[in-house]
Amino acid sequence: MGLDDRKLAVLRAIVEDYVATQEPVGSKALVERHQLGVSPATVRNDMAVLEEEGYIRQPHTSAGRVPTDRGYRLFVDRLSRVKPLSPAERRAIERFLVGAVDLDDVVHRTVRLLAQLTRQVAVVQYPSLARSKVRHLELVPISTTRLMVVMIADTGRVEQRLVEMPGPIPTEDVTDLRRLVNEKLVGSRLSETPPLVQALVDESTPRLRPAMATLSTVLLETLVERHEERIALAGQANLTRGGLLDFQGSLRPILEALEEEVVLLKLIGETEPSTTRVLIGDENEFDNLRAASVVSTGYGPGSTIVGGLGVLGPTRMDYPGNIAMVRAVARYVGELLAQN
Amino acid sequence: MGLDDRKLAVLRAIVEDYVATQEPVGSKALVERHQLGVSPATVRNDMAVLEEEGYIRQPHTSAGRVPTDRGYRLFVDRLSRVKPLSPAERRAIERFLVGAVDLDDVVHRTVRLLAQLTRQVAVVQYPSLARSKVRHLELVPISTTRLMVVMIADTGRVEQRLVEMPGPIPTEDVTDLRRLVNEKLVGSRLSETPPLVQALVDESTPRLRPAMATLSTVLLETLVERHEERIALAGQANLTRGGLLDFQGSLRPILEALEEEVVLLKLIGETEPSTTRVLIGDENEFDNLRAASVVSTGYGPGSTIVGGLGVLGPTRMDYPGNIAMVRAVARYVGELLAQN
DNA sequence: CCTGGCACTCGACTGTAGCGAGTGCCAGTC
DNA sequence: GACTGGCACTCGCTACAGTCGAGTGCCAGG
Repeated sequence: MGLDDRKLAVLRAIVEDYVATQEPVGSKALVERHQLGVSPATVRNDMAVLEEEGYIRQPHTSAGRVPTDRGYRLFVDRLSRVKPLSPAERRAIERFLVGAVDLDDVVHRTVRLLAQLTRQVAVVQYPSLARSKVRHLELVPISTTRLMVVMIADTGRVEQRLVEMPGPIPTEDVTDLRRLVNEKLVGSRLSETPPLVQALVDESTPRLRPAMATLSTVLLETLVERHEERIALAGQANLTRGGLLDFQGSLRPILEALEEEVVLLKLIGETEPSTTRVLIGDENEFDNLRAASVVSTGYGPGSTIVGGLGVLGPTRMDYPGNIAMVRAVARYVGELLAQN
Repeated sequence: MGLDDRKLAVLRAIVEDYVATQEPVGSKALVERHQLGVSPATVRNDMAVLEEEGYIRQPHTSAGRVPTDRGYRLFVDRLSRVKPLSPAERRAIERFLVGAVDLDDVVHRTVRLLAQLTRQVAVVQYPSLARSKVRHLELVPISTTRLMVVMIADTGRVEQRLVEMPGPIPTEDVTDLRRLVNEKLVGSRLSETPPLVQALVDESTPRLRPAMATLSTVLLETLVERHEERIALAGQANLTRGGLLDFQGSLRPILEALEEEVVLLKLIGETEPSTTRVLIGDENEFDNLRAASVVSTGYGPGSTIVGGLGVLGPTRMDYPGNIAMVRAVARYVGELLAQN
């Protein structure tokens, strides 16, 4: 598989042209639009090799060539430089963060910004509770037997849940419970709490124990197991860009996938330390998303990562541009979080 | 405009057939499928009248008839009975509410349920803060100059916001502030708070005044003006049902409209006391949604209304069925809220 | 007022033909 | 040995003509 420099240049040119025009690209058009310094016939020979190796394919016998997932992969890995942002884009990113007022606000602005910049579907995961530390736990009596538990995490996330207590709880007990849980849990990572919570129950006075037991169950259940992750989405209308050519005519499977939190989390949540991840076409594990690509990365204050964000679009997308934007946005969001 | 009973029956039959088959319906097919007791020719005459009056139209000269928005309107207002729910649907609604654990949970389950039952896009507005009463306000110190304000409303809604105070605040001050705002505001409707909040500032001791002023600004700003409304959405994949026939081939405008909270709020939020509202085609004010219909209603504990919910789909939708489901779901959600 | 009959319209479908972009291959050239 | 120009070939796309049939409007008669 001798892919010499010119063949790679041809592949790059094919990807770039196809992404730009959305039309299969032929040998003649290629030599006209790129300075390859050879004739169409030569390019055709190169194309034949590229096709044999599975990097491009012909939709029909008499049509031009289109990159395969494998071709995009090679392009992303070896043939493209991350595109520097334009001043306008840079400005847009800077502007979006002024006036962000709390975490919800930051996340919503971020996801809209990302959708607008990349013209793709944008996905932002809220800072993961598992990676957050408890900053404060508040217990608010709602009725004699009901407490509202509010947890504030150091990442700014706030989760609440109603707890039905085994019996009526006097105000002093609430105060005691509040003090105890805060003493024990504040500052610890959510993922490390289970033993701590257990200890809380064990160490409680007999009077508080039943209440503490219920409370601890709910804490573990809600804050560790359930909602846990939360996700914001924007730019779904961008899926209709490019007519019905992308996504082989049906948005259905894509829209379905986007409604599943679990799917989105898998796509953008499982990010290894600070690399930008690119999933092309069927590289991702969901059948519904075989016609889509995902560019994602982690973000967080400083160098830690508390969540993921990214964009989803047709495999025929501007990878260098999108990678640049996803990274830039992640970095800015990280800085913003670090300020709090 | 003499629309005798038979003409109305013909219109009803056209709507029903068209909704079911998605194809223009002709006079012959009509008499075959419905017991109208007259010949196709007669039906044709009736159709001519209906068309003249603007209730139906012909897509092409040689095609059958299709209801117009006006036709659907007449159908909804005078020709249809609300369809009783099937046992399966009833069961689905009942099942969805078991195990709902807090407001977020209720809203999410509701919107998914509604999307699944109606096979349309479902929209649920969180209980409006303007119609909620303050149950508790919590102030949590985040740093020496920062407070997290958490407001819990009687509808279960919890809103929070970070406040940057004018200067460092000692713990005692936080305690005082907390006591003051709670004394003054708990139990009052959010929409009525502005004067109360102002009074709080005026009555503060000089020591607390600057802090209270900042706090009040934020309270008004965040809880009354901004986020205020919140919305959940589900079932967007249902838009692709029925191919590209509905929505004249492009989902674009619809998807765009669905990304605008303001639009959704206008559609389902402005509900008059407990009637079910049906907006057909261009009856709604948004150009993007001229090809869509919306069925919505208010919900709330008992007979009060705290928010709206509804579904959005093609004008060619099963109005009687959707109206029934929207109502049923709203009633169940109301009961659920009343229990808390 | 309803009905059967009839002429008419027009979209959907089919088949044919020509065009042109694009290819693969081959023989010739540097 | 690598590149190139030339050439025959493929095949999707478009235009056009013809047919079919669902559906209509109208009219005369019951």
